[in-house]
Amino acid sequence: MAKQLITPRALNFPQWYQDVIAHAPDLYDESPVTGCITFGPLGTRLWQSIRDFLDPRFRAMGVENILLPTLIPESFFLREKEHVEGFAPEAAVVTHAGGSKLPEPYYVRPTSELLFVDWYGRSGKVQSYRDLPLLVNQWGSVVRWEKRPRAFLRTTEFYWHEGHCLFATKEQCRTFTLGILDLFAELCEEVLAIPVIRGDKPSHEKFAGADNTFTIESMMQDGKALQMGTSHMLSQNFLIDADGSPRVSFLNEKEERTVPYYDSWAVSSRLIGAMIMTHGDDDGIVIPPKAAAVQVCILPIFGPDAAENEKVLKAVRDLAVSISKSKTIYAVHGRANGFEETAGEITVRIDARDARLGDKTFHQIRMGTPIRIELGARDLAENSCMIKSRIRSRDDAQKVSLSDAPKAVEKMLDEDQKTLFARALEKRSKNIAEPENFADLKAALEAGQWALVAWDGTKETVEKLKAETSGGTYRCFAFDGKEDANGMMDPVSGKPSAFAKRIYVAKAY
RNA sequence: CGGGAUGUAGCUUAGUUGGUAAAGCGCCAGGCUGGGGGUCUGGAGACCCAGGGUUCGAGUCCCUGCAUCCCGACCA
Repeated sequence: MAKQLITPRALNFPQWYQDVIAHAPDLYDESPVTGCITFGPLGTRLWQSIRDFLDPRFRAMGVENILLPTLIPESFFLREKEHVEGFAPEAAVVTHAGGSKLPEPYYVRPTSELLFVDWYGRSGKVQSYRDLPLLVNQWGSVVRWEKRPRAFLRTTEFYWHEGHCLFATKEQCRTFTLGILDLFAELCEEVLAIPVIRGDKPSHEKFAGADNTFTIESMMQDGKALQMGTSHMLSQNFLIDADGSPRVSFLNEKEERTVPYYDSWAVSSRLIGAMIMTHGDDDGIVIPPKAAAVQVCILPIFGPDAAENEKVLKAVRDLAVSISKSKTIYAVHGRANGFEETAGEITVRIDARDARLGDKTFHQIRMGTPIRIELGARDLAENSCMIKSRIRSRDDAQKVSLSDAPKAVEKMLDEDQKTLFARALEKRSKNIAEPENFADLKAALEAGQWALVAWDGTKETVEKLKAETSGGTYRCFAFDGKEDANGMMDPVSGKPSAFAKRIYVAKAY
């Protein structure tokens, strides 16, 4: 019985990640396009969970969704020097269409600032201070020809949303941009169970064209950092032509022609990779209950007696209905048939396939389903079922009466969500060093830790750090960081700190 | 884009000094089978990444390309 094994995390983390995603049924497949993956039913639902959390909250903040073209005229792109330098090297360009060469090439959007700005200027959307703020967002995908793709973490085409908003004042812009970052943090911490550090990106790590980039950063299980989301203060960049004339402007209360302030913000399907790298174990992926597409999978145990099996299946369906609080059960015909599902407050799936329990169990483990419930004829005779958690030892199985099951499930989901967050937080807090010299800093990064250090703010130091620690980078100044760096020495250069706060250093994805 | 590795059935792999391919898992049919991937019997399934070349003959040797993975550079 040659089992398909997953390389243990401790042995080789990148290989573990590869194995885990490869063995997760329905998660993804490779595609015929370089660097692109196909999101399977599971991967797609995970992205959908993220959308389902964010979209209504965007709306509650007053943001409207719009949809812009996938293609951007090259001339648009060339207007912004800093922007084009940042994105042109990784842009895909369409030169032919309709059977002939295009008079002007189109860039496949790597990000849509230029189209948003064009849109703002059309039909007199922004003429008065009364027209502001203008809050819009787009759900879609973008293409960036990255040199080194990794499934979910950095794919050539990836799914995201991009919010692009205009404000009358810089202060309003800043407040909103930070508010969005808080929403992203809430998504990560409350739904994905991933603790984040909110902060400012150092200037050399900013978005190409931003005045400030705010970030949320997380620590993966191997100690590497991953940027989970960003919001940018673009200020008046993109809104003023090279010749100084505004592309978008309005009359303020004092009848002065004024250029608004602009921000943009995004999280992407990379978060799926983040979730896997944060919570996965050596058995496969682990999905936090609130992010899971299916919280509970019920596994009927069938025996040789067909009539008995019918009774079991009926009990299983009743249980699914009572747990999910939704009466509709429908068959799922995706990659494999034989599944039924009910969607309510809790999504419950039934694995009614004619397969052995062990197979079904393993299937759910590899999919990271938070809870499994086993129910066979013997349980039915006792009016009970067995409830098992993906993240608890198998000895922790709970035998619960069918009527108590919905409550027990709810409790377990809630506890497991908290446990996953607590584990990740503990991992992070144990692994942030505060080295005072370069040797200790190197040792910390080598050991898979982050370091909180003073920084002299120079480019030379950035390069030295990177070169001598095989890839250490300056991640961010945490918003809640103490202002204790004045007078401290930069451990890399030995020069005094240029900032009031220390900065996080880590190797990153 | 540089360095390294790999590319044989759906998956993981075996293919000896070149002679048109093997196994386990999975899949299908049927038994026995209840709690982390059980077991027995029978069966379907690959022209060996692509394109050239050497050869009477290539999965096996040579060249080129492509893809994937690892390391690095790049990366909102």
